[in-house]
Amino acid sequence: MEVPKLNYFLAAAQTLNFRRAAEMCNVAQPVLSRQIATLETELGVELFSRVKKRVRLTEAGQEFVVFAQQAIEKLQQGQQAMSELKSGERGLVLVGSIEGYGTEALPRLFAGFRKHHPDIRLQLTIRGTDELLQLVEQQELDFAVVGMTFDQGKPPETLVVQSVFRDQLHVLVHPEHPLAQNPGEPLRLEQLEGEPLVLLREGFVARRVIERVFAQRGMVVQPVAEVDMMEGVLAFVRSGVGVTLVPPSMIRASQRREVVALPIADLKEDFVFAVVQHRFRALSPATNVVMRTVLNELNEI
Amino acid sequence: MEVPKLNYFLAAAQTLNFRRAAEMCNVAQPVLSRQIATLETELGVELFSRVKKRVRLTEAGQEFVVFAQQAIEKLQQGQQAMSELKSGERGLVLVGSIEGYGTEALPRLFAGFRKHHPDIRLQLTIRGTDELLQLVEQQELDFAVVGMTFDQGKPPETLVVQSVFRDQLHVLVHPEHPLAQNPGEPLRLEQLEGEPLVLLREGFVARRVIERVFAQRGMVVQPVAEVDMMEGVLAFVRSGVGVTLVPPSMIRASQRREVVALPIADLKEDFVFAVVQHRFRALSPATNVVMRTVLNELNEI
DNA sequence: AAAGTTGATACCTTGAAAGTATCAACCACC
DNA sequence: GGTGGTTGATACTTTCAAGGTATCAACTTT
Repeated sequence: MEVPKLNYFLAAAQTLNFRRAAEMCNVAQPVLSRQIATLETELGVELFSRVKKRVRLTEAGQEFVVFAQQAIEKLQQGQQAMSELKSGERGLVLVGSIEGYGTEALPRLFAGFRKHHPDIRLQLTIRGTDELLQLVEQQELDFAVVGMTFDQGKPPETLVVQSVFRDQLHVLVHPEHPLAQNPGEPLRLEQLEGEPLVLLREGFVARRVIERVFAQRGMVVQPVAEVDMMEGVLAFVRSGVGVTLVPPSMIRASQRREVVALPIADLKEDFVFAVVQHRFRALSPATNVVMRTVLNELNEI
Repeated sequence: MEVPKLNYFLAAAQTLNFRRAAEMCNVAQPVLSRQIATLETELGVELFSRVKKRVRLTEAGQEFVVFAQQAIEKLQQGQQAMSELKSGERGLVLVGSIEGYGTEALPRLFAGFRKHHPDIRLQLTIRGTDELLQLVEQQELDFAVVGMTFDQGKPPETLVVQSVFRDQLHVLVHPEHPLAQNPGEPLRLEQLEGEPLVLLREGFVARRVIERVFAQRGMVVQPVAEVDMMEGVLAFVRSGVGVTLVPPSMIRASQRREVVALPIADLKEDFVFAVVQHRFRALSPATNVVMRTVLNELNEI
C-alpha cells in the first residue's frame, strides 16, 4: 500500500487505459500493470476487469477509488500545510512580553502585521521579566520582549539577547499638576523630592531602574501607592494621587491626553528593552517574520 | 511520502521515543531515524525537535500528525471495504429476472436473505428473456433468471447456463368457473377447447411454451386478451374474463386465493427456468452468495 | 565516575520498483 | 480476410531506497 501505487491506480481508473495512465505518471506501462496487480493482491480484490483488453473498473475498484483519492488528498493537504509553515506565511508564534510593551505596542504592531500575514497566529504571554526569561529557557516561548538593567548578572548560556533598545524614562503627572505647567521643558529629578510617588511593585525591572536612579542621587523611594500592573499605576496618576516614572512607549495613546509626560534633563540612565530567545531553539519561519517585525519596530523608538 | 514512513512518524509522535517506536513497528531504530529524516526532507520541515536527545513534536509535526492519521485511516477503511467485498458480506449484485419470478419469488427470497446478509444490495432488472440474455452477454448483469424452451437454439458461447428448473404449467381460472368445481382433480388440456384465453403477448417465453403445447394437440391459440405483464393477465382471470396457463410459482400468495390453479393431467411439457451467467465474467463473492441462494430455492420448487 | 539511556552515522545487504524487450490478443480498416 | 496498430501482460535486467548491524556521541541516572 504505497502512495505511488495509489496514484497509478487512480490514473488508470481515470483513463481506463494503462498506457496513457503510465505516461501520465511518467513511468513505463509495464510498471503500471505490475503495480496495480500487486495492489490487487494486497487488497485481495480485482480492481479492474480486463476482458478482451477492455479495462473497466470492478465494483471493488469503484469503491476503492474513493478511499484512495481521499487518502491522497489528505497527504496533499498535509504537504500544503507544511509548505505554508515552511514559507512563514502561516504558523503559531509564542511571544512573551512585559506588560507595557505587550499590552500596547505589540497589539498595535500586530494589527498592522495581520494585513500582510493573515495566517500567522500569535500566542502572547504577558509576565514579568524574570518569569519570561524562565519561559524562554524552558522553550515555552519562541522569544520574549523583556526589560533589563545592566547591573543584573549575565543571562544563562542557553539564552541569547537578540537586540537591545533604550527608552527614556519620563515623569508622568496629572495635567493640572504644577510640574505640568511648563510642558516640554525638561525637569531635573530632584524636583520630584517630596512628590507622592506611585510605582510598580518590587520585582519589576522598571521599579529596579527607578530605585537605582534615585539611589544614585541619594533620594529615597517611598511610594504612596504600589501596584503590580502598569494600568493601575496610570489610574492613580490620572486621579491625581501622585506622579510616576515610565517609558512613554508603554502608555496607551488615549492616556497620552489624560496625563502629561515630562522628559528628565539630568537622567543618564535609560529603561532598557531586550529581545531574548533560546540559543538552541530552531525558530519557525513565522516566528522569524514576527521577530523581525518586532525588532524593526523597536528600533524606531 | 510512503505509507510505512507515515506509520513510523505516527509511532514516533505517539511515543516520543524512537527506540520504542521502532520496536512497535518491528524495525531497527536506525531505520526510524533515517525514514523520519527523509520524511522531513520531503516536507521541507522539521517534524521533531531533538534537543539534547529529548524528542518533541514541532508545530509542523503536530499539524502533520493529523493529516497522516487521516490519510492512513482512509486507507484502512479502504482495505476494510475491500475485505468485506472479498468475503461476500457486502456488495452490489446485478440480477435480472423474468417477471413472475422477479416480482414474486425473488423479493420473498431476498427478504429472508437480508437477515443473514444485511449489507448485500440487490439491483433487480425485470425484462423478457431475450433482453435479459442480451444484458448478461453485455455484462450489464451478474446473472439472470430466464425462461427457456428447449427448441430455441443454443445460447451464445459467452453465456453459460448454470442450472435448469422445471415448473408445471397450471390452468388458472376464476373460483366460480365450472372447471374449478373439481379442485385438485387434474384436467386434460382438451377441456380448454373453446374457453376464452388470456395470455402474455407474443415474445414471452411463457407464451411460446403455451403455443407449442397447443400446436402439438392441433389446438389453436386465440386469446381474447393479451397483456405484456403477468399482473395484467391475472387481473383478467380474477375478473372472470377467461382462463390462463402459468407456472404457479409466479403467482403472488394473495392471488392464490383469488384464482384457482388446476394441474393438467396430460401435460408432458414444462415451463423451464434457467439461471444464466457470462462465461468470462468473474462473479463477486456477494454475487456468488446470492446466486447460490437463488439456485437452492429454485431446486425446492 | 560508571553504567545505561537516547538518537545519529557509517557501511553493507536485500528486495522491490523501474526500465527494456517482447508477446499474445484484440480492433479496425482496407 | 489479412494486416498494421493498438492494448495489457510477461520475462529479464538494473537500480536505488529500505532494512539490518555495528558503533558513536551525547545525555541521564545512580
